[in-house]
Amino acid sequence: MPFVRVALDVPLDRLFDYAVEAVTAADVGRRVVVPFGSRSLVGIVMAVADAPEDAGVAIKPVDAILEDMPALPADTLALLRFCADYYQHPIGQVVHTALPSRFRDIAPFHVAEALRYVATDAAALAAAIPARAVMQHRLVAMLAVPRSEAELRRVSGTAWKTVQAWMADGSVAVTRHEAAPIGDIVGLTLNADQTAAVQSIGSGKGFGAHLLQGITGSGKTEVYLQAIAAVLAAGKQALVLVPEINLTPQLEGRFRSRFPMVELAALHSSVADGERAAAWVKAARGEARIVLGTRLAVFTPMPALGLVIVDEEHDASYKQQDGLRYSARDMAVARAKRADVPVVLGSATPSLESWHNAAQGRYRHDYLRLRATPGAKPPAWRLIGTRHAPMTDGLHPMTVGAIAERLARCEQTLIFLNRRGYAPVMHCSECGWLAACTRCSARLTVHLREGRLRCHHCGWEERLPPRCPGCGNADVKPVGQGTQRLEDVLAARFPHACVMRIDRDSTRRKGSFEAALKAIHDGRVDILVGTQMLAKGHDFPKLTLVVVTGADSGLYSADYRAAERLFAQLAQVAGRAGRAEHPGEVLVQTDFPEHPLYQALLADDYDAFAQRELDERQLAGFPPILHQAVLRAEAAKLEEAVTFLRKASSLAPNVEGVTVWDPVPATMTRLANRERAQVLVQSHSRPRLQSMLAAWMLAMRQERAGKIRWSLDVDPLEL
DNA sequence: AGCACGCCGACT
DNA sequence: GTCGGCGTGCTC
Repeated sequence: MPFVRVALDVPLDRLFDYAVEAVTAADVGRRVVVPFGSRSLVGIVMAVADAPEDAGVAIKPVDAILEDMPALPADTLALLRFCADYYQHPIGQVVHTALPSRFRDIAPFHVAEALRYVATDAAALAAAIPARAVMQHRLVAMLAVPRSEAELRRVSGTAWKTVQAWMADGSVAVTRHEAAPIGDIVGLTLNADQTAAVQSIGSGKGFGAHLLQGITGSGKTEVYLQAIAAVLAAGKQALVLVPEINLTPQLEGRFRSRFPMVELAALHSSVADGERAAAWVKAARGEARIVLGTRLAVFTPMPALGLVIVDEEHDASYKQQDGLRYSARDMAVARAKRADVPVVLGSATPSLESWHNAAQGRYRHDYLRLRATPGAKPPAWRLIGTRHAPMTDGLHPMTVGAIAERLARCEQTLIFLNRRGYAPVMHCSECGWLAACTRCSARLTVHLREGRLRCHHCGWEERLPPRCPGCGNADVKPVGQGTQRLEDVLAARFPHACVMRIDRDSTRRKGSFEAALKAIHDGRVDILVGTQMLAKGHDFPKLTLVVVTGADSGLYSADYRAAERLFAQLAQVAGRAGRAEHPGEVLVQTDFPEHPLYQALLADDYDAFAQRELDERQLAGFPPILHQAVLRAEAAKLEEAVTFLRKASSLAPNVEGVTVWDPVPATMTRLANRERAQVLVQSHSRPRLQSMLAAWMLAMRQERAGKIRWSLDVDPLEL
């Protein structure tokens, strides 16, 4: 009797063998229902075998092999295996995270196959129709190539009935899905940089990684669209990854209108479960020719994959921060390599990892230095030194003046402050008391309007104390500035202006963000105060001034990636200022106007900044010069976590060239009443690090952790 | 991760 | 006498 090796959603890094009556290689990648202990689980067949792996265990039979969805193809299974090995995560859990959640449900799932209709002899059919039957002639013209039912129905109300009649007499035949011709694609005219980029991507025979570096307005999307058009014309599929922001529907719209004849599968968070599963199935069957989605879409089976695109590749949302801590960007590159197709990583401010890869010649560096719209000017940056300046309520007189100018011209201003709430600290000047969260190692943020103190890390809330809980002094004051306070300050300063605040607090209600965007578009808002929510994507035609304040904390942060993130954020928010007809201006209020980061922004020179950062990381020994992994542990008391990590470290194999550091408390030691510590492992050699981690995790899984929760993070974004 | 099995405290 | 607390161990 044959056996199947099944991946199950359990935290055990192995497969489970089951007996089955009859099985073929075609069942690999299929869903199966199997008994597991006392329960019944859905698993994925990873392999078929003649004998069980372990002769010593009693093998149970499979309950059912489900044939409701396309089996996961071999290349997808191989990618998942690679992912499991790379991130040291149990294979069963990797397989199950990669599937649309709908497939974890035992209930069968069915997606009708896309049927196409085509005339057996279009000329003969046309000849048989009276000349005055205009609709019928139009229908026959369409039927020269295979068409979907939906397309045909669009011709007229009776079109479908006509087609059915023709099918009955054999004039029209039904076929299974076939790659339909993509039709005439009219793209925009490309400038020299864009043309070079499209050619560079297209000329790549087989795998090639391209770092497409171009500022906002340089026309990256148009490069994507034309590279995709070439891939579609060759009958292949394109995979497009986007960050997890609510901008995806806009981009989706642009793709759909450019390729109206092509089926596009959208796989992002605003797509419901069932729809998501259906999109997945269509991609796996090759019916959907473009897959556009967030992180998880990188695992979508695509039999005719021809191109992979990762938009805004530097975006942190590509790295999953719990469970399987994978980087979709890195998996995209790995996938493209395995499929032997080009991959494009696009960004105005590439991650230092990708930039370094390009500098080393592993990626091809394609620059878009020209503006896609002729005549459009980049925003003008101005640094405003605040150190000895006569500031009022956190605003420099020049800033106030610049805002007043915009108000006089009926233009909009955006004030960017990446700190929500009224003030970040509540302080007693008498005894020095600070409002702290009892569950986290963090200060409580003042939310004055609601009269509450809130922890932005764990969600804890309490009433704003009328007097100091330490000494009873009534003079407790909010210190520092958040978006709420800035909103108040501006409203007082410009009483006739409409000031609107946009952050997670002001847009909590469903649809309120969209409503706010509309108000801005309609010109009903003069001054916008907002966090990074406003930094991405949205175009506001009347916005000509961006003011940045409170950004200095990113300059001298303990987190070595803070500067990289700050640069990206500021470059992004600056992109909101100005359109073709109104050149934009960006004012940065800073104590350190001479800082190289600001100077690089001013000079529009990301490469200078990246090179400098890279040199620093070389000196300090940080990624991407070397590679890291972090073992994190959390327990009720810090000491328990540290003790556990000490024991874990003792299990770590001694591998030449791999350093295991001592356990240290995490940056946020206490979070939601749990105390956390970590062990950093690093090496200049990725293979050595990999083999060390594999041996280490094998040893770790023999031990039992007790009440300690632990996880391994390979290529961590934050320490 | 579930879930069962197992061995000690306050209840109808 | 038993309901149930969660420690320990197993899952093809």
